[in-house]
Amino acid sequence: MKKSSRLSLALHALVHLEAQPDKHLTSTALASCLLTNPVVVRRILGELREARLVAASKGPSGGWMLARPAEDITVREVYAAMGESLLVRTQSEPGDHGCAIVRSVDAVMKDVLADAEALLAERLAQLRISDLARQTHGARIPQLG
Amino acid sequence: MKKSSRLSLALHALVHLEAQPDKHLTSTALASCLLTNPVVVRRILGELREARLVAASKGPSGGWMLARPAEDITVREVYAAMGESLLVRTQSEPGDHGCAIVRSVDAVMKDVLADAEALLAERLAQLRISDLARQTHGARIPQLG
DNA sequence: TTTTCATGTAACTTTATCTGTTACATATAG
DNA sequence: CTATATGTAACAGATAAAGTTACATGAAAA
Repeated sequence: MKKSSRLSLALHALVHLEAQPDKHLTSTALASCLLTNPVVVRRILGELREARLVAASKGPSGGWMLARPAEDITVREVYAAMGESLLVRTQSEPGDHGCAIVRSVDAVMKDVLADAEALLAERLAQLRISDLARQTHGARIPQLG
Repeated sequence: MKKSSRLSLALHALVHLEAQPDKHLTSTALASCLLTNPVVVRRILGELREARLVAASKGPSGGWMLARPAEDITVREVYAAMGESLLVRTQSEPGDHGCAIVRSVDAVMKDVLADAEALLAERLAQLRISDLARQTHGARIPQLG
């Protein structure tokens, strides 16, 4: 894991959950699929849980499940739930704003990036977890131990 | 300075250069405008110099100038010159690609982000340094010492 | 030609952010 | 009760960006 691949991890986890709709998958099991740590899985799926995209249950035979059918979960929702921007923030520090040029550059770029993000969101709204899962068909989906 | 605000710094510097078309501005003078370090200015403007957007001259009365009129420099060119992506890379590590799900998620997201980036670039091509400068009119442009 | 002042870079330090890890509280099925 | 899962806090390590220092190089100006 290197870059900010949180969104990628989240999508990956969701597709794994989709692949086994009736099972609860534990953070540990998912972590071994995602080649990361159970705590990292909990952190990421925790955000998705707050957005009601997945549900967690504790105790023996507990774990994670999709809270809704994969057809009803768009990548846009996942993206929003992560509270992450796919667009780099170009804003300067608050302290720099004494300069009028900084303010106008920031303002213009903020507008442009807001537009771009809206377009991107629109595009992501067309993509569903089930689409990602379908994309994997033909390729083998590794079963969990 | 905190975030990856290199593009913001570059645009800010270019607008300062536009504001004083006949003067050479030194890295030190620009650094005090941008509230950063002369070396950082040289690093950033150095990339713009390679893209022929600005020119540098050494020695006394040397410094930086726009290589072309501000009307002929688009933000897209600046963006390209910085070799920076405004879009976050969602790709996983090469090692993770043993899993078919990772590969398909990455592939789909790569396509979506490439489309989004193309749209963004198109939009940035409409924006010129002179537009950013005009945006600052009415607000005072601080003169350099 | 010599001095002065600017860029051009390399190398290192500092800082911010993200991930990995450990530890433990909490809850729940059996 | 006990085993096993999530939920979090707290801290360590890795990475990348920015800040800093130092100095070589080159060009204008005296």
